[in-house]
Amino acid sequence: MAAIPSSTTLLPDDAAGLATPAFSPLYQQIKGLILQSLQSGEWKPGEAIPSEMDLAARYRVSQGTVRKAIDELATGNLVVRRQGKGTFVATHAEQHVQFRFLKLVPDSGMPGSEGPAQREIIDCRRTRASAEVARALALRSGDAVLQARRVLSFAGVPTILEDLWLPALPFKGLTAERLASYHGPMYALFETEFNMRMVRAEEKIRAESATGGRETLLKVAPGTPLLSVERIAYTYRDTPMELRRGYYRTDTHHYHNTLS
Amino acid sequence: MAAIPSSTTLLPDDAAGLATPAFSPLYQQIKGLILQSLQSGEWKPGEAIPSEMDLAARYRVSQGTVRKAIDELATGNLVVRRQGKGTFVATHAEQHVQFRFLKLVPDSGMPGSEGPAQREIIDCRRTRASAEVARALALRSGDAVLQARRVLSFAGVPTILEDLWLPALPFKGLTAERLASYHGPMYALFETEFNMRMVRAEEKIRAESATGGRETLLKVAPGTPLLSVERIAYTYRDTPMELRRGYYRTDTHHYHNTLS
DNA sequence: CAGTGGTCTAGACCACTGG
DNA sequence: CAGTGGTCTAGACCACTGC
Repeated sequence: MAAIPSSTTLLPDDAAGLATPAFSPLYQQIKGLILQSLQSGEWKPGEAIPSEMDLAARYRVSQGTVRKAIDELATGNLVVRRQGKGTFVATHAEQHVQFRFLKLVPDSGMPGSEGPAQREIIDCRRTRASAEVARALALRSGDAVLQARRVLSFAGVPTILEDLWLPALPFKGLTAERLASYHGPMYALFETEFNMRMVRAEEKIRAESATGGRETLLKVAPGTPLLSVERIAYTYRDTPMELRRGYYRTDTHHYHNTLS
Repeated sequence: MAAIPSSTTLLPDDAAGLATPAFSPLYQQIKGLILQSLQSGEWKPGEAIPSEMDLAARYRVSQGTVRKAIDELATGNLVVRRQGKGTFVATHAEQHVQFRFLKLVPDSGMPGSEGPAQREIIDCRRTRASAEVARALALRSGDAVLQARRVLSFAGVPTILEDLWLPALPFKGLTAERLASYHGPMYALFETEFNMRMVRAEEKIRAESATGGRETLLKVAPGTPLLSVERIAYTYRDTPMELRRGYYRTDTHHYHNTLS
C-alpha cells in the first residue's frame, strides 16, 4: 500500500480516457480493502476484526489512516467499535439492534417494551420475478425469486403484514419451514445461514386503505388507513437483495423518524 | 484552553456528588465553544467561520483538535465545509438544501423537479398553548403561542396541509402578512428575521382518513387516506421551537427515508 | 498488566479556490 | 500565488477491558 502514491487511484481510467482525476485518498482505498474482507466473510458478523495496529501493519500505513477508514465503516453501521475490546463486524442478531430497520414504535413506551414480536409465516414459495420485482432487485423479468408473506404481532395484536421477495440464487435452500422455525430477526437468519448482510435500505411510505384481504389478516375494518412501506434493502456495494412491502397499523404505533 | 487538562471537564459535578467521571475530550469542549458562538450569532447563517488555523490559535489547541470538533458539527449539518474556501454556517436558504426537512418527493422525478412549491397561508393567529402543545414545546399550558395553517401545492395540486405552533416570545412580530409575503422556505425566514435556526427534528408518522375539513383544503374525497406527520423541530442545544402537524397526499408523492 | 480503541500534538504535504 | 480545507505520518499519552 505504501507503494501507491496518495495522488493516484487503484481504479482504471475512464473508458473514454478522459481526464477524470478521481482522486482517492489512501484511507478510502483502505476502507475498500476492509470492505472486501467483510464481504468475502474473512471476518464474520459478531466477530472482532484485527486491531488498528495490525491492520496498519498489514496495509503498511499509519494507525491514523486505518482509523479514518474504520471511522467511516462505523458511521455506516458496518462495524462497531468497543473501547478496550476491539472493533466488531455489525450484526442484526444483537439484542439492542434487534429492530435496526424497523421504525414502527409503540405510541407509549420504548421500542420493544411490548415484549418480543410474534412472527407468523403465512406463505413462502418459489416464483418468477415480475417486471416490477425484477427492476427492484436488479434481475431480469422471469428470474427465479422467493416470495414470502408474514404477519408480525405485538402483545397479540396483528400489527404488520409484510410481503417480501428475495433473489432465489443467493438464498438457495430457504423454505417456509426454515423461516417459520426461526425465532428472531429475519436479517439475523440471513446472516448466519446465507452469509448475507443487509447494510442499508430505502423506504417509500404512503397512506393506503386496507383492502384485498389485508384487512382480514390485520383484523381491521375494511378501508382502515394503513401505512404502506416499500423497502429495498441492500447488501455490501449497494447490491439490492430484498424487496419488502409492509402494511403497518398505526392506531397504537407510529413510524418514527429523525431529521437532521 | 491549554490550561484545561484533557482528563477534566468544564461541567460541575453531579448534584449528589456522585463519582460520575463524565470525561469530556478536548475536542468536545471546543465543539461546545463553537456551538456557543453559532448560537449567539457571532457567525450568521451562510457566513464563513474562522479558519481551522485561526480557531486553533484562538482556543490554544492544535489544528487537528479543532478539525475533529468541526467534523462533528459538519456531520450534524450545523456547518458546511468547502475545500479551498472555508467552513460556513449551515442555512435553510440555499437552493440545494431547500427541502432539507421535507421528505415528501414525487413518485417520478427528482425532489423539486415539479418546480417551486406554491405556499398559501390560510390562517395565522396568536393563541394560548393547550396542554399538548405546551408539552411539545416545553412551555406551560396557557403560554402565548403563534398558530398558523398553510397549504403547499405542487404544479397547482394541493398536496400538503400543515398546522404549526411556535412559542410567541422568540417569534415576536411574526404575522400572517409577513408569512404570506415571504416566498421561500419558512425556516429560512426564521433564520433571517428571528435568528432562529432549526437544526434537528423528530417526526411521528401515521395513516389517517381525511376528515374535519382537511378533505376540502386538499381537494380529496372524504375518507381518503392521508399521511399524518407530526414534527417537533429543535434549535441548538435540543430546545424545541416548533410543533407541526402535516397531512400529506400520497397519490402522486411518497415519503422517502433511508435506513442504515 | 498488556492490549484495545480514543485523544492530542506537530509537522509535512496535497487538492482546491480565488485573486 | 496565498489561503483554505484534506490527508498522512510518527509518537505520546489516556481510558477502558479483561486476564
